[in-house]
Amino acid sequence: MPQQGRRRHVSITDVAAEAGVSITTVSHVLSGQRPVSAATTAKVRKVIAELGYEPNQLARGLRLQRTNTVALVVPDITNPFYPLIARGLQNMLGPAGVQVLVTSTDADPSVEDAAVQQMITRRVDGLAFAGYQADHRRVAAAAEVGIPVVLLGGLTPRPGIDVVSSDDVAGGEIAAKYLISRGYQRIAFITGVERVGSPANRVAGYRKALRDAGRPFSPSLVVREEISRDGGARAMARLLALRQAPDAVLCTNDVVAIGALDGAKARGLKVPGNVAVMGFDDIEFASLLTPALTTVSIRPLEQGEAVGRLLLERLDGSAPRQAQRILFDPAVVARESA
Amino acid sequence: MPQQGRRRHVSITDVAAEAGVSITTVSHVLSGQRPVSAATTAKVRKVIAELGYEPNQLARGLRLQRTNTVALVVPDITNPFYPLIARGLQNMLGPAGVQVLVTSTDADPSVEDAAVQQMITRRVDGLAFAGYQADHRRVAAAAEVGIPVVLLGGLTPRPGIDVVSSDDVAGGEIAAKYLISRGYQRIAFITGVERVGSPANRVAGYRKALRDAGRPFSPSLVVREEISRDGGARAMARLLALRQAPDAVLCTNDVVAIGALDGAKARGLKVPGNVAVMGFDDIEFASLLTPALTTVSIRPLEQGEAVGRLLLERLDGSAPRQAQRILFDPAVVARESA
DNA sequence: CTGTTAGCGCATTCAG
DNA sequence: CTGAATGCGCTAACAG
Repeated sequence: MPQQGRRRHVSITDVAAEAGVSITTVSHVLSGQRPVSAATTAKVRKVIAELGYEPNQLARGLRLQRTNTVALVVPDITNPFYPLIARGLQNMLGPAGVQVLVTSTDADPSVEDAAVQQMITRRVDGLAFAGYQADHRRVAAAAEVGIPVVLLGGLTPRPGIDVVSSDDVAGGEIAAKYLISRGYQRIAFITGVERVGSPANRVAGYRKALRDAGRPFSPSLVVREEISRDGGARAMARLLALRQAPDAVLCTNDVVAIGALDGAKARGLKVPGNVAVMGFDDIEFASLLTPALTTVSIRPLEQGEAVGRLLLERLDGSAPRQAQRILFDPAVVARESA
Repeated sequence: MPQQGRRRHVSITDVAAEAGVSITTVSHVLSGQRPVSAATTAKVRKVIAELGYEPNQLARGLRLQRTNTVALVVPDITNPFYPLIARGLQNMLGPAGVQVLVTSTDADPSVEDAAVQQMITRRVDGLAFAGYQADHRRVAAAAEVGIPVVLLGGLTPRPGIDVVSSDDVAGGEIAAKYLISRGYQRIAFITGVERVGSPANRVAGYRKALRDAGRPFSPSLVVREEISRDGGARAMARLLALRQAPDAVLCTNDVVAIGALDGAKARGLKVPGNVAVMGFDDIEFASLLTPALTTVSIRPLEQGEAVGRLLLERLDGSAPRQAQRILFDPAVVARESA
């Protein structure tokens, strides 16, 4: 009967004692690091099975200086973009036996700091960091202490640190060009408060497209808000209250775009009839909205896999000493909202 | 300049040496477990800061027999239901300094087994397990070895194991009752292949509602498919091919319902005009679909928090020895699709 | 108020 | 082919 279960974990010592061999031998039948006679191997295996021995990865990690664990630090795991990253990561790392420690930070710099610090103390073998903050002393600290770091989303690249991202400047550019080609005249941009990372790069691309098209850039049309559904709604409200309201709104991601849709609906406006709305990310549900969201696809699963690959290379030392930078080409996905 | 960073982690020994005290003293200025003079405290703190010392949680865990880590094993982190669970878990556990190891299993029993086994070897302090498999010997193994386990989603309760779930029988019942009250005659149910857990319980509730209403139960109307968007589409196709097709379809979760919507659309059918569709979970995007999805809300964030609370209680020993079972009342969220 | 020592569980020299 | 001994970094008796 399933007992209270205070049965202690069995250790390698228990196995050795029961099998009448040394712990060294037990260790070696497990690792195959050196030959062990067939007879002892059999006996040891038998005892292991009987006792239900599970090697303690903590002890192993302490000894080997390797935890087979990587950290994934993201703003919000609830944003559908990040579970895909997590999945991609796991796809690459799982087969290698490495597990993923996930933390949401709400993009709060102090929380981000604390999370990264936690991960350092846990001696993770690698760190995938997605954040919006400009100054990541703590991330740098992780890198300095020898933990391979890969930055997700175009944070200002730091020397020696790998980056995986969509090409956000290009993304902002093709998105704006698409809207221009559709005949929209006053194109606004809802972005985050920080002036770095993907959001900033997308704005940069947007400005470039305007410039190339000979359009004026109006600072009042880029509004900075919290990157969330609510933030998108608030930003949209602000834009619609402008004397010269925009006829199209680019949003820094799909979740924000959904908020913008909320905002337009709250004012009784039709999308794209009265205002067009366009997002970034192409989360799975973008196609299911009404109107179906026009957006920019950035292949999150593949990004997650790329992060995993990079981390793996750093772990087994097969990576070039130089930092790598993997950029994914964005593509406009034209649907109904713009 | 940010170096190659092979700088070794500094250990408590380094700090002690540099500060000219014993490691015991360093340990105690950190833990406050015993008084240390103001002078030494100051000196030690200074050295800690200078050297950038970060206590090694691995060593600490080995010594303390506690990792401050819990595992979250779910079918698919990409299903929006689970990130909310993860978030709720973190909400409760983060402040206590415990981190969450997340794994997706695709509901594959062998993957589930491997994941749980991994978690045991990592000596996680707790395990939150959401799966559909009937037989979880491995989960039982975790419990037996003293790891507090909480089952998510009404898997057959096991003696001594906590459960957090929505009340799925009640959920299935109110959903079916709702459809009956709306006048639907032939109500189908798309569920998973396994005959256990939330999906099975929801079907049970559905059958109860039919029985209470004096309706016949038709086995051909419950179709078993993979629980995914594609599975939902396939199941819907099968239902629509029936000689007597249903006029309403209950789906075991919203993702499946979205697939069912896909399936209806593929046949050129209108929802709810030709077939009504109803889901479970009330994922955030349910309200944004067209038609907006009628579904059953089960409060995932709160469930995640409940799991965290339960785990925390087990960790600090404040929990009753008896297993707890927390059921969340489901509620129909009437929208457009049914 | 502080230091010495043992041991958590394991991999790995070094010695047979 | 096998063992004994060491140490990864830390906490907690035990002993001043």
